[in-house]
Formats: sequence, structure tokens, C-alpha cells
Amino acid sequence: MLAEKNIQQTVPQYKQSSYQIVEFPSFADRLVQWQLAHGRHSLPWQGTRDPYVIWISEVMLQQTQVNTVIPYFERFMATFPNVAALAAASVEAVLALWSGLGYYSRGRNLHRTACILQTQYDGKFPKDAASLQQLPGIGRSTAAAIAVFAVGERVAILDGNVKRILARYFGIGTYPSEKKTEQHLWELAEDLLPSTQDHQVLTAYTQGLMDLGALVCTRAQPHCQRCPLQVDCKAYRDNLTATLPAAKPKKILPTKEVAHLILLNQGHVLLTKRPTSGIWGGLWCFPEVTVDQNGIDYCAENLCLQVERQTELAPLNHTFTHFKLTIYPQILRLISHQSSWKKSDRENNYLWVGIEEALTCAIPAPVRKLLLAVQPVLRTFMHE
DNA sequence: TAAACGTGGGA
DNA sequence: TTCCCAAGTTT
Repeated sequence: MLAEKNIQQTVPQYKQSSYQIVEFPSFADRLVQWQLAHGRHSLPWQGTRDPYVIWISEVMLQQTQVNTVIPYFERFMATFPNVAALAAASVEAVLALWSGLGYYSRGRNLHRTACILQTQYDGKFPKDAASLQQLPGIGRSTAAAIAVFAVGERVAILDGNVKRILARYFGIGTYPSEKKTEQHLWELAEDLLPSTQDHQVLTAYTQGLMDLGALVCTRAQPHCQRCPLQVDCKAYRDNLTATLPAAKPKKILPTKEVAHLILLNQGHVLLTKRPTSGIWGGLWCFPEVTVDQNGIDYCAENLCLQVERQTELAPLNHTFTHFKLTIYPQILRLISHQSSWKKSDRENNYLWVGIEEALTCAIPAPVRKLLLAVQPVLRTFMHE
């Protein structure tokens, strides 16, 4: 068995009998055995030690749930099967596949890192977590995950799953992302690592933390009956699983309002590329103006385009992590015989595209929603 | 260091 | 509806 040679950490209260020494399996041993029997083994990025595959999956999984990631991962691997293919692509092509997944700096950093690997590392990945962590978009926990799964390095991860498991197991009542608590959790995570260097054990252990967090030690209504750590879990003992880990301090989200101008002409829609910094960095969006700006005037003054008809659409609410946005969309149908209408082009960060093609571009989720809402309207126009 | 950075699902 | 937050990193 994989873990039997690794029974070293013990739970003191179980070996205090002077009549017989009962070695109770360590935290790590119980987790490893549980993972092998009950964990996930068939996710699309499992069963390989290819660091490229592991890297892409780990980055996609940052702050994103498995079921959301799977289709994105499949598309991404089919299009960019290796570092060379990713490095050879444009950032825009990468962001197009990232469209809808959120946190777009992840996509930009993925491309940056692929280029760095290609030009400075002979297209290969460094073999240790410390080196991996120097690459854009790879922090301490992601670097550790890649190093464990790819080469079996003995390093600790600390993601949301691990924070929740440890907060409950040790009965830690302070907010896990508060600096001092997080430092403590990193130390615990390192202390709990299996003492072996065995690749398969370290993989099962690391995967076991994620699987336990996702399947058993869930945020709401954890399944403690099925937990291999239940016997010495402080939160379970003290009936605190509902209150640990401590909730994030609440903040009231500010609300912003903007108008989005959906310019239509001859079956095409106008998109403009947002600056790299800020929300939706590097993505194609509708021209955005303040709610008190007149869309028709904006078109005339800034784009030299004459509007034939203006139609307001229902407001669209979109919530980010740090603010709420209400989008007031308006369709602006151009007078169709303007010689200059298609002059806006990629070099100016403007792009006229057919609506089907627009849906394949690097666009954020609300723009996709609006494009889908506008599709039938556009067909009506085409038939007039 | 606190804040920026997306989106969708579950309760 | 509203709130919480998920395989975090960067600035």
C-alpha cells in the first residue's frame, strides 16, 4: 500500500494506553487513503504528469469551480496543446477562448508565461515550485500544485479548500485570509505534509485536500459522517462546522452605471478594445459612455457616424467581486450609406464585425448576453 | 497591504 | 432577490 510506510504522525490520545500501543493513522495517511478510495481520479487534467496540462488546469481553477472550468479546459487544450502553440498564438486568441471565464489577467499571464518559457527556458517548465512561482500568474499555491502533480515535489498548497479544512480541523476562529492567520495556515499545511517523497502519495495527498474540500468538507452542510478527519476535528467536536471558517468581513459594494452603445450597420456591430489595465482588460466591448451622454451625439462627434434610429434595451445588472454595474444598452442603427462607416479598424482599437463573428471574439459575459439579445433585432433590420 | 480583478452556482 | 464565494495572484 502506498501510505503504510508513512505512518509517523500520530494522534497522542490514541497511544496513551500502557497495555497496547495503537498507532492511529496520521492526518496525511487518512487523507491519502480516503483520496484513493473516494477522491476524484477522472477529471480531464488528471492522469498526466505533463506540466503544461497541469499548469493550464491550475490557473483556470483559480477562484473557479471545476464544473465551470471543464468546457474551457477542453477547448483550450484542443486549440493550444502545448507551450509552443500557446506562445505562437496572439493574446487576443487566448482571451477569445477565455471569454466568459473571468479574471482575464489569468489568460494574459498564461500567454506571457508561455512566451517566457519558449524564449528563456527552451520551451520547458522549471522543475521546482520556487522557480515556477517566478512566472507570471503562478503564485505560491499554484506553483506548489504544479510541482506536486508534475514532479512529486514535497510542497504544500493552500487554497480555499485547505483553508476551510484546516480552520475546521484545528478550530481556527479568525478569518483565514487575514495575514497572520494565513501565515499560520501555511505553517500548518507544511507540517501536515506526508513525510515521504513518494510522488504518488504526495499527489494523492494534495488531490485529497482539494477533493475533501469540494466533496465532504463543503462550505455549507459538510458531510462529516464521511470525513476521515472527523475523529479529531475540533469543529466537529465542538459543533462549530457551521461557523468555521470565519466569514469574510462584509463590505458594501459600490454601484456604477454606464451606457453601452450598440452600433449596427449592414449586419455588423461596432466593438472597441478596452485598455489592458482595469476591468475586462484587453477585451472587445461596445463603446461605453456615461448615462447622461447622448448616444446619437457621441456617434456624430467621436465616430463621425450618423444615427437613423435609437432603441433602448432593458438595463442589465452585472455584479463583480468589488462593485455592481448597471448597463443601459441602446441600439443605434446607422444611416447605412455612409462611406466612412467601416473605416474604424483594429489599428484604432475599433472593429466592425458580423454578430456571429463577434460571439467568437474576446468579449466579456455581458457583451455576449447583449449580442445574443440583439441578434433577432438585427435580423429584422436586415429584412427591411 | 488592502484593493483590484469575473462569473456563475448554491442557499 | 440577495448574499456568499470557488483549485488566488498582482499591485
